[in-house]
Amino acid sequence: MKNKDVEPTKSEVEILSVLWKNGGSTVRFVNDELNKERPIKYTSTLKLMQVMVDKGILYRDKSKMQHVYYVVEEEAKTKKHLLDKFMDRIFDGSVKDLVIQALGNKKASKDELLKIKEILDKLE
Amino acid sequence: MKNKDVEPTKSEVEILSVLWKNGGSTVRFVNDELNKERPIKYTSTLKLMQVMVDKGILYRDKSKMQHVYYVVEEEAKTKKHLLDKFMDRIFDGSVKDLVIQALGNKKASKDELLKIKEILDKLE
DNA sequence: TTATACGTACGAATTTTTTCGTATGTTTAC
DNA sequence: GTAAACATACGAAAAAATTCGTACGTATAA
Repeated sequence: MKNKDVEPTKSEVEILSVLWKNGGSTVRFVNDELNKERPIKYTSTLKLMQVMVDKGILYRDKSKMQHVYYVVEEEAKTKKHLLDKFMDRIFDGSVKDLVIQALGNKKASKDELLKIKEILDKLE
Repeated sequence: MKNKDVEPTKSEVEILSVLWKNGGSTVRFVNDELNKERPIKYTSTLKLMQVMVDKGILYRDKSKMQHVYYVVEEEAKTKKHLLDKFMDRIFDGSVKDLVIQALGNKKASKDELLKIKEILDKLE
């Protein structure tokens, strides 16, 4: 079962996040990471990841006893997709509104601001 | 029942979006708006909005037969909160990563880019 | 060899979210 | 006045998402 273009659920995003940061991982590793945030049983994490394989979000290497899971879609592409959806829903698709809100929200470092400026200049 | 700090569900955000754009509205109006996007029965919208009142997300003026619903929290505050959560989940809390992704995503107009630049300058 | 630890498979219970039917009351147009 | 249209109340079905128990297999250390 492969259903593209379906948005990952919240729990699924949590798992993606672990995989984005650490690359291909075992259920054990992912579960340990999740448990730094909140209690969740090993088999729950396992099940989630298996479901994600079904959905085509992850694939896994079953060659070893401990299966290793990888994200299928490129990280940037998934994030872009999620961001677009979010921007549509909350900011009516307005990049400007989103960015301005983001810049106002938390202090970005000088370095970060510079990087953002660079991008801006390139766009013009 | 008032539970602050709980994130609105997806359906709830849809409704918030209508209220943000149009101000205080009746169920009838909101339902019509939602139906421009997808089919949903009047009583479903009604129920959702009633639940949102319970949760303290909306309040309503019951003085007329057609109740009028308003958002409780200031629009900007809610959006900020949602954006923060989203940024944490997807971009590990990095304003820079979010903004850069956003700028790369869709073309913003020259006008919008200028506005963003203004904000940037003020921040420095 | 055997007990303990650790792995996957997977159905199903639980919880959350969404949707709607039915009851019932009010307004409006004739 | 009365039928049709339209309103809210609210329980509960349906759907979606999350959590977990149990069964069972494999590695490992004593």
